[in-house]
Order: sequence, then structure tokens, then C-alpha cells
Amino acid sequence: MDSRERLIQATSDLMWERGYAATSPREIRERSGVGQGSMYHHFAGKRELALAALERNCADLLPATEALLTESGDPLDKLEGYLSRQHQVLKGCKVGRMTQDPLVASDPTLLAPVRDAFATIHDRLAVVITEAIALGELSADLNPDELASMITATIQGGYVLAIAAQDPRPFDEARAGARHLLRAVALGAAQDRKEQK
Amino acid sequence: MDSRERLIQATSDLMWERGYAATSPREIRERSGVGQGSMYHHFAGKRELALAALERNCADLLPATEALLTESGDPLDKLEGYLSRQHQVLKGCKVGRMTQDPLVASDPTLLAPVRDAFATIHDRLAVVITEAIALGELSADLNPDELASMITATIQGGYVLAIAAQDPRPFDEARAGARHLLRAVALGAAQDRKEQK
DNA sequence: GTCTATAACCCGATAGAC
DNA sequence: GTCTATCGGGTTATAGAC
Repeated sequence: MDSRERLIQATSDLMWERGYAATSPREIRERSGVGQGSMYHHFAGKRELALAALERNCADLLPATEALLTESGDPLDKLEGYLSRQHQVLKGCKVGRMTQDPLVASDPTLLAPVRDAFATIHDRLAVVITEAIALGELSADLNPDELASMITATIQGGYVLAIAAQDPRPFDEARAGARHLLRAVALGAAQDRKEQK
Repeated sequence: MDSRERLIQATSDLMWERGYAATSPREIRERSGVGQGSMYHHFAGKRELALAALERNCADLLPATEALLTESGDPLDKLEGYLSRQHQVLKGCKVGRMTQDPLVASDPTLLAPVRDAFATIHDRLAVVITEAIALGELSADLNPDELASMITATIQGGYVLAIAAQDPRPFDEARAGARHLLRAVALGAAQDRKEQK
């Protein structure tokens, strides 16, 4: 692995662990084993390196999520699958955490990959929810954008609750709550259809 | 207002805006108008002052929330009320943001007021949900702890989505999604009761 | 209790040898 | 491309006059 790659890897890890502002060139140098000068040879500065690391972290998460949501299968099962994946809860979300770093949130360039990642997930979720409504699994009264935002928020907020409690349980509870509500309204919709027959 | 109070006020504001790690004694001094030495007279250091400011920020948010959830009234209306309050969305949550600050999350003393605040809200929500189930407004199949975590997570995650998009809309969408799902299952439960008659 | 002065250290960045 | 040495400035904290 070359120096450039080692720098990005070390920075990606540190940004997940500490965020952008709290990650220093010294830590990057120590963890990557790359000399101080090399960092400034490959990148214009900390911000440029952080941008590459941030794009890496977003790219790490998106493919698996997109695959899960776009594969063929029952829409409601896909939503439940999205709400049941394994996460390193107490480490927080590589992508979502960046929104709480004031230097990232106030820097449109650094925030862009985060914004795009959430926009992509939102769109994929909204498509799956629209499918579920078309199949009659969910009531047409439900709004796909609202439901998609609620599902993503449940996960992102679950991290917050779990870190506050230093216990992954609230994260799992929050997701289970969302799954069970979805099943409950799906059941209701199924009953409605039976009643209409 | 005395120096001690001005220091806490300035630090509370700065921690909401920037978090703990990114708030420096110099900024506190400038915003509070209090000299450098005075800060170390009233507090042992930045951490002690931050703890006082953090407790202040938690105390700022809890009373209104507790009042809303413990007042008399229809349980489902109270849940909707909790999911409909006005927030300065793009500033994020004074309390929740702290979980994403690595220096806070790794410091049990600093994290304690955050943990306690979320635990209190969770308990109050779970009580209201239990009332709603007892009244037959919600199905007894729903788990109060799960639903309480889901509701809190929806709000905390809504902040994340809104900051990522630099637009308060995803926050409102997520909350609306939660409200509409709750209404949908409430309607289902009402129908079930009618069918049982 | 409040102030100014300053210490000791770390930050992000640069210079220049190899 | 990689290294060591170093810069100017900011950080948290302390000393000590008033």
C-alpha cells in the first residue's frame, strides 16, 4: 500500500473515531507511518486529505446499502432488512457524525459527500416505499418521502441514543420500534384490502 | 449578572454552536467579557466549566419537555405534540450533539448529564405510550420502550438529516412520518376494537 | 475577584536536504 | 517521494500584581 493510500486510510479511521476538527496531522502521521512532509506532498493540506477520507467513508457505506435496497424482493422485507443490519453502534456512523462537526457542517465542499450520501439513501428508500404502496403492502395515505426520512432518522438518532447511554440497546429498540410500526400498518392495509373484497 | 454566570452562559452557547472540543477558553473569554484569570478562579479548568455549561444546556431543555408529556390530556395528542414542537433545526440539539464530540463521549462525567436527560425523556415517553395502550389508542402489541426510543431517535436523527441537507425539511418530514405512522396504527387499533364489538 | 503576563505545548504548514 | 527541522500562531494553564 503506497503512502497516499495509507494516509487516506488512517485519516478515514481517525475521522470516524474523532471527527474532522479533532483529527490532527500528527495523529495521521503516527497512525499511517508516513512522514510529515509526505502528507503535504500528496495533499494540499489537512482539509484536502480530510475530503478524500470523507469521500472514502461515504463510498464505504453506500454500495452495500444500495445493493440491499435495489435487489429484487419484497419491498417491506427490504425495509426491514435496512432496519436490521449490523452496525458498530457505539462508534457512531462514519457519515452521519460529520454533520455534528462544526468545521464540516459550515464547509459546503466537505459537507457535499455527506449530503449526497444521505440523498441517495433517501431516494432508494422512497422508491422501495413507493413499491410497497403500489403492491398494497402499505397504505396509499403514507408519504414515501416522510417515511424514508423517518427510517433514516431512526437509525441516525439511534446512534445518538446509544452513545448517550453507552449501550447499543436504544439503537436496537428504536429500529425495532420502526419495524413493528411498519408491520402494524402493513397488517392494517392487508386487512383493509380483505374488507374491500 | 456576575462573572461566573456570564462564563456559564457564554460556554453553553458556544458548546451548542461548536461542541466541547472546538470551544476554546479564548472564545469564552471574548464572548463573556470576563478576563482569562477569572475563569480559572471560578473553575478548575475548561472541563469543569464545560460540565457546568452542559448541565445548564440539559436543564434548559428538560422542563418544557417534561411539562408537555406529563400534563393531563390525550396520550396520542401528547406524543404528536412532542413530535411537532418548534426547533432551531440547523443549529442541532444542545444535548444530542454532545454525543458526537469524542472528548465528551469518552468522558463519563461529561456524558452523565446527557445520558440522564435522554433517560428522563425516554421514561416520560414510555409512560405516555403505556397510557395510550391502556386506553386502547395503540395496540398492546407495541412495546413502549421501543416506541419511545423510535420517537426520540426520529428527532435526533432528523437533526442529522437536516444539517446534511442544510435544509430543515428532512427534520419535518421525519417527524411527520412518525406522526402519520402513529395515527395509522391508532386508527387500526380503533378499527380492531370496533370489530371486536 | 479580576487583571496582565507568560509558560509549555500542540497545531497546521513550509523549507530544503537527500 | 520521503525525510527532518522549523515556523508562526493558537491552545490550556499558571504566576503574581492589584
